[in-house]
Order: sequence, then structure tokens, then C-alpha cells
Amino acid sequence: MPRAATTSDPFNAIAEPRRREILTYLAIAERPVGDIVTSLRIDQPSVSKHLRVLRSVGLVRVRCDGRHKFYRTDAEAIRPLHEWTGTFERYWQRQLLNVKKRAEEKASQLNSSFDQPTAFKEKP
Amino acid sequence: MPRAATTSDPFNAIAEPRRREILTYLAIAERPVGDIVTSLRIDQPSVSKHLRVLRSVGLVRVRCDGRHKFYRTDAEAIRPLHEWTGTFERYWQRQLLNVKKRAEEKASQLNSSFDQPTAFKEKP
DNA sequence: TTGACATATTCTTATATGGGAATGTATTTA
DNA sequence: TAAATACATTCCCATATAAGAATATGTCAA
Repeated sequence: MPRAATTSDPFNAIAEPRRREILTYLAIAERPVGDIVTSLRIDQPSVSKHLRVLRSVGLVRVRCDGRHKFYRTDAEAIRPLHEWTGTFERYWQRQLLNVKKRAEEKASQLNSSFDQPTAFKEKP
Repeated sequence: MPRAATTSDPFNAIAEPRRREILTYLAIAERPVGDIVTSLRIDQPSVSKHLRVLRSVGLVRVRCDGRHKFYRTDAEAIRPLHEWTGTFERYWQRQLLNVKKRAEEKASQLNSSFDQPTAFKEKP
């Protein structure tokens, strides 16, 4: 069985690099489809298809005006993703602390195992 | 052309729900494969395959000990994902402010367009 | 050495894409 | 109304999975 549809899972929707580019591009301001096509250099049908996916998971919104459709990133829809990745923050902070601690232990070990001159070795 | 390989892109790797579960499970402490199988109720070959994907993008690490292999989440590898989603934070904060502002405007409009009694309408 | 245990890999299969080309659908303008 | 503009959709196809079943590999225990 393949993966859950991109059209129902935001995590899956942002798995596609082009879609991430589009989201970044549309975060600053709303844009018509044509702007995305020329700015990001993606074929128009591809852009439309990506936008369809992004819209189906609520990552972008549309505003219609005549024959133009203005898309913009719905930043709030990205928040849950940010929060999920954020649940690991305490763990990477702990990891960093451990690395630092080990480095310091190693450093002090070196300092004590050599004689005084070692302290001056680094400045020739 | 399909998407970039799950084995090279962390965003793609976490697009699979089972793998997110595994990452969460392995964030707290290292575990042998069998623990994942029983705790998350996923077939052993599937677990091995998911772990292979996660390992190939550096999201988990292994420690071998006899016939056991202990896996753990490398939280630091999740950090870039957290940072990418975090680039949208300023935008969703702005969105929230706008929503709030509009709500307040609407509220004050209501207050001024109705007469005093309106303020007591809500407590019968 | 022979099993028993813990994981990994291979093979098959059903399915979900993503791109390219062509076509469809509104909407505006001449 | 006809042509042009802006997007969306459809069809085809090569490819990347993910699950399931069977099998392989590696390690410890009797």
C-alpha cells in the first residue's frame, strides 16, 4: 500500500519540494497563478496541480477576482507541523548539553594528563 | 515523475504517519526493534523498513548489542524541519492579530449601532 | 553444532504520485 | 461575437512507495 494521500495529510503535502517553495513564495503576499509560474519557473499546469493539493489540506487560500485567482499561504495551517517538530526540542537541547559536557570532560582530561607547558602549546 | 526519494529527504521521510509514530516513540529512550513492533503494533519487516528509511536520512541512530539493535531518535535531525516551519511564525502571528482586530471592530460596531439594552441581552 | 531468537532483505503487488502534452472553462477585450 | 488571457483538468506514463509473505543473516544458548 502506498502512502496516505497528499490531499489529506499536510505532512505529506509539504513533502514535495516545489510545494514548499510555493508556500514560501505565497507567505509574504497573495499572488496570481501566473506570478508563481514565472517566479518559480514551474509549468502552469504543475502549479495548478500543486495549488490544488495545497488547498485541499488548507495550506493555501484563494481569492477570485475576474479571471485571476490570488493564492496565499495560510500560515496558521503550518502551525501544527511546527508544533509537532517542536515536541522534540527538549530532546535536541538535551543532546546538545551532553555533547558539550563530554567535550568539556575531554578537555579537562587532556589538561590534567599533560604538564603545564601544554597550556602554552597553542600560542606559538 | 514521482517525488524525491524518502531516503534522501527528511520532509518526505516524516510524511509517513507510522514513521512519525516511531520517531515519537524513540525520542524518549532507545529501544530494540521488537519493542517497536509490540508497542506500536506494526509488523516486524515493516518496522525494519521504516527504520531503514529513517536511518538513511539521519532521523534515527542505532547501537548494536549482540543480536539486539537499539534505535533512538536523533532529535537534532528534526531541528531543520522545525526551523523551516518556524519561518512562517511571523505570518500566522500577523493573521491572528488581524482576526482579533476585525473581531474587535465588529464588536464595537455592534455596540454603537444598538441601544444600551443590547449590553444586557445576553443575561436573561 | 543445533536450535531459538532478533532483525534485515527480497519479491510481489496495488496504488499514489508528478511531469508533459493537450484540452477545457471562464472572463475580459476588441 | 471572436480572439485573447488566466487557470484548471484530463490522459498517459515512468517511478516510488508500503504492506505482506517468504527468506536470509547474525547471534546467543543448550
